[in-house]
Amino acid sequence: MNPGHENLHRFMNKTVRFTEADTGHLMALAKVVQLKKKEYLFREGEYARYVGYVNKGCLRYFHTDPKGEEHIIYFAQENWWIGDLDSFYSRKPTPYNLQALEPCELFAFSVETFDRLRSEVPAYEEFRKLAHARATAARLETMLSQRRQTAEERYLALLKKFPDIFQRVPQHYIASYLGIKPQSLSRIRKQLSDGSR
Amino acid sequence: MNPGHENLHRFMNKTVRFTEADTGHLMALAKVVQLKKKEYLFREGEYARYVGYVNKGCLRYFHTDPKGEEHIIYFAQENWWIGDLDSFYSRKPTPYNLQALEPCELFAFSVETFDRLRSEVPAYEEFRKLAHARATAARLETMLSQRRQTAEERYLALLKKFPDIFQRVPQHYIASYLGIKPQSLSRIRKQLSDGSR
DNA sequence: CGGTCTCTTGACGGAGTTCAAAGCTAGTGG
DNA sequence: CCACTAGCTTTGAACTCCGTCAAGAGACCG
Repeated sequence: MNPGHENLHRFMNKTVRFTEADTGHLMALAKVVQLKKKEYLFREGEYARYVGYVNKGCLRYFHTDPKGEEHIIYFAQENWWIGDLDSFYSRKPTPYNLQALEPCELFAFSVETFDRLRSEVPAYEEFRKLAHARATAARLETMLSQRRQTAEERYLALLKKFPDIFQRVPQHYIASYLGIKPQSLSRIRKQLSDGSR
Repeated sequence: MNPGHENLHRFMNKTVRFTEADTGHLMALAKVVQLKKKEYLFREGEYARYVGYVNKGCLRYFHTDPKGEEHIIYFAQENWWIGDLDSFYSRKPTPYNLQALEPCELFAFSVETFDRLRSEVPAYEEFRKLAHARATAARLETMLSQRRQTAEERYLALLKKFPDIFQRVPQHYIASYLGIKPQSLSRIRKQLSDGSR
């Protein structure tokens, strides 16, 4: 297997029993997509025609509100599954944007290939079920952390969980992800560095 | 069909093509659960053994944070599906509580019956896929509304979307759902009634 | 090298919290 | 059926966190 396939295989195997043949099937149906920096897999108003696995690179998933403010929901890195399932399955326009922050390589799947996978690779259906449940749980967890933690606590938690994000992503995007303004993040960082000195 | 079955049938048919026989299958596997006011379907730390459809009554789904504060994530009413899928499928303890606010009647399903449904009622698998996608989208929507709207805007939106909730649920629970303290909700209400007079 | 995008810093303001107390309501048991 | 209590709601005052407006410094790219 080439390195990309191997990553995917290892990743799938963490959740369900997945044979190399299963991974072969999956990759046979995948469309390999290269995104340049700042390119979009989809933008709000479009149909999210693909769901994808991130083999290389880093992206942001975000929404633009009526006042024109961007809200970053998550950063996707290697070994993440990305997309808007609601738009994908229901074939309705997505309100979200998925943009590359670096050159990216994705393995993309259309609804049609997804449905073929269901019959051809039963383990995949099982994976999907578990992955969806986990995704919903993760989204809930994020929502709750916004309620009960201060911005500083959320910043420190992010620093702990994804330390590499800070090397890959400009600071004002981090602020947007944390749900605060860039100025506030700057102040929080200053206060933390003052305090530790 | 009895009235409960008919509600369920109508509800399923809104999302996917669902025959009366399908509904029959579903109900044959359901366990009818009655909850008294203040009783729990599950509490944090337990395994969420059931997923359920609310036939009658009203419940709250909430989390208790390390500081002992309760955060209500949603109120479930008639025709809602409820449960913690992550705990349910992955058989790990749930961090959430599901409590009846009134006497309730649920149609409950265990993981085992769920897996039987998959082979016996293909339309159900399709429903589940779509329902999960919508649930995730709804959770995201809630999270974003917390970021970009003030508490007053969220209050007014709730009033518009679920006017009956205010008759069924004490005000401090509404506050918890909105992500604010009861005092703040009281003040918001006062200001709105002063302004409109 | 110039322009745009990003980060920092300061002063002020507003939304919501905290602490505290008092009034109200509904459920319970005698 | 009334009295009592526990829980719910309201109100006030002080405070905190973060947003807004504004300006300047630094970094990156063509």
